[in-house]
Amino acid sequence: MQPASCPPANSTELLTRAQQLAGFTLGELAEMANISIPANFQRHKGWSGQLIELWLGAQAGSKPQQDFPELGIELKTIPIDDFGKPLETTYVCYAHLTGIAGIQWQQSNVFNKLSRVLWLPIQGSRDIAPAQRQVGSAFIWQPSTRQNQQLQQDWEEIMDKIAMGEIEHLTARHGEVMQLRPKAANGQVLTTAVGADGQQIKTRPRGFYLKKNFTAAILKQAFALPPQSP
DNA sequence: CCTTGATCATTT
DNA sequence: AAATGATCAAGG
Repeated sequence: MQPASCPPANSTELLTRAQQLAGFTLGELAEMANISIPANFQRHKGWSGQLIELWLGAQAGSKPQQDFPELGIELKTIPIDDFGKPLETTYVCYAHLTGIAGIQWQQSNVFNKLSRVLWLPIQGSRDIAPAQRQVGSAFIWQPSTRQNQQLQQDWEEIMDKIAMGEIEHLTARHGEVMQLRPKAANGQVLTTAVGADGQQIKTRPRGFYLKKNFTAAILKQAFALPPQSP
């Protein structure tokens, strides 16, 4: 068993590849891929995601698009506890803070990224060493009508405040299922945004994140037992 | 600096 | 304990 050498041809192949990783530990997958394993993630926060990208044949990179553009599918690993509940929020994409007037939800990066997602749960409790963390069962998700509405509502509220020059009043407390939070290498990084009087200001870069309540519902739905036949 | 991969660490 | 705000690494 070894990492994929090319991108999957279709979504079925992608899902099959992902599901074949179930039950392996990150340490086993790293060893088979000839990659060194960090003792912790303090300085390797994106390690799991990049390891899985390698295994699934994602054309690695930091391009602002889906991981599998031909399939229209985004890959997200998600750390879960012993009860299958998410341990962290889920990063969606970078948030542009200027030139956003007139952008519609259906044309947004968030909508595009979340239109189809391959979720891969991975044990994430800090008392389990990275090498020992087990990969769970992957599944492909598309937002339901209601989930799309929840996302759209949060997105529109947040984007409206950004456009109105209220970025400095926007906190992670805004949004029911999705929030805006800092996203940068450190607090010294600054980008341009719109100020209260429409002038240009400098502020910390931000990104969109899915809150745990939202991803917990996705996981619950995916792993709910189907109705039993009598 | 922008954007990806996220988790860490401090505050509530 | 949970949530918010801050941070680490790498490619472009």
